Amino acid sequence: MDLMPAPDSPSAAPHGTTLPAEDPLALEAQVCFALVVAARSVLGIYRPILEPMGLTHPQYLVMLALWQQAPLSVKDLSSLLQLDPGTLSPLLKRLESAGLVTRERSTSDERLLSVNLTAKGVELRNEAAKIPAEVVAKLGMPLTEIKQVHTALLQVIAAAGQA
Amino acid sequence: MDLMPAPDSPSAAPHGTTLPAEDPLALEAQVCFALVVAARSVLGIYRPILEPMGLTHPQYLVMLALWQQAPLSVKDLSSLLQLDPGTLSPLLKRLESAGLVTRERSTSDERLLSVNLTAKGVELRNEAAKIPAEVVAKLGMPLTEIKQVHTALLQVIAAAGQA
DNA sequence: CACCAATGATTGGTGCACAAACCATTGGTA
DNA sequence: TACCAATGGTTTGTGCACCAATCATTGGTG
Repeated sequence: MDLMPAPDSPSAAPHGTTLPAEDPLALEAQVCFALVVAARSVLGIYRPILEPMGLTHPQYLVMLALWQQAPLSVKDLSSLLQLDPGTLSPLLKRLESAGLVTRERSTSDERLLSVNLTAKGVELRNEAAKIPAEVVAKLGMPLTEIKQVHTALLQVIAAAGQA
Repeated sequence: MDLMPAPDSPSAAPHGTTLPAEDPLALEAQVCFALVVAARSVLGIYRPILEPMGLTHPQYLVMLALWQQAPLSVKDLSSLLQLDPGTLSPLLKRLESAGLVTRERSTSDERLLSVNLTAKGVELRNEAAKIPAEVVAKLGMPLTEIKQVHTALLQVIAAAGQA
């Protein structure tokens, strides 16, 4: 038996859908909770797809950035991916030891680290090409809705960027 | 100077808005990227608000769950928050040493851990009451749009739950 | 009653994520 | 030219997040 009355009866909610959300501190009322859970859920879809390629999702994002444009400095990647340099530093070392990227100081400015793709790294793009469609298929949501979510999220990012 | 041509000219994009997204591997085309960045951005809004209360966002979510209903077992929290028990276990110990919750085995079933609020934990709810409004204000997005994002995210969660 | 598969939680390992401290290089400027 | 603030990365420390392995308790079943 369970420890508590019943997880699905906050007080007198009519049904599964959260209509009134009278309590601002109710878990179902938290947009950020939905945001975090959605992110984790979708990452969970990527995981088994990326794992055979030897990539985590953050690493995949770095590769996407480099496939679009290389070389890039840590600072470039940091601003493109909105990630802390302190996060990228070890991540890039792992990509290097996986043989996907090279890390060398820029000759013109020794402060900059020039991150570039290896042949193997370039090659991997062919395999990655099928990922987006695979994820969309697994998610099983109509493309129009996905697009809507995307633009909505961009608004959230823009709004949060102001604050 | 920079290492690369220019971060803002993938090839011939008209302007800031991403219209065609011809390349499925383009960073701007990745919904999951937007999802992850949005989540991180909004968490960044919560951080300075929660920090003076001594809470991280995951800890805040656990408190929200307990304020709605207590006691809860680790399993209950795990299913409510969609979090691994292995993640919750040390998190709950930190909440315990912060004096906000108690952790004791259930008397009826020694396998279950009964997580309950302390007086201090109950008390904290008063302070937390102002958080949602504060976050919404900082985000500066109209409430209707926020609601829309919320329902859209619930759809994503539901879709990802199938897969 | 004695075993045993299932359940619930903890532990250990890897990899983000962020903040703060630190370090090297650079490009002014006194 | 000799200093010095700014810039770009790395390191360290804390806290998720997930997985796999482990362990104790429980509730059947032979």
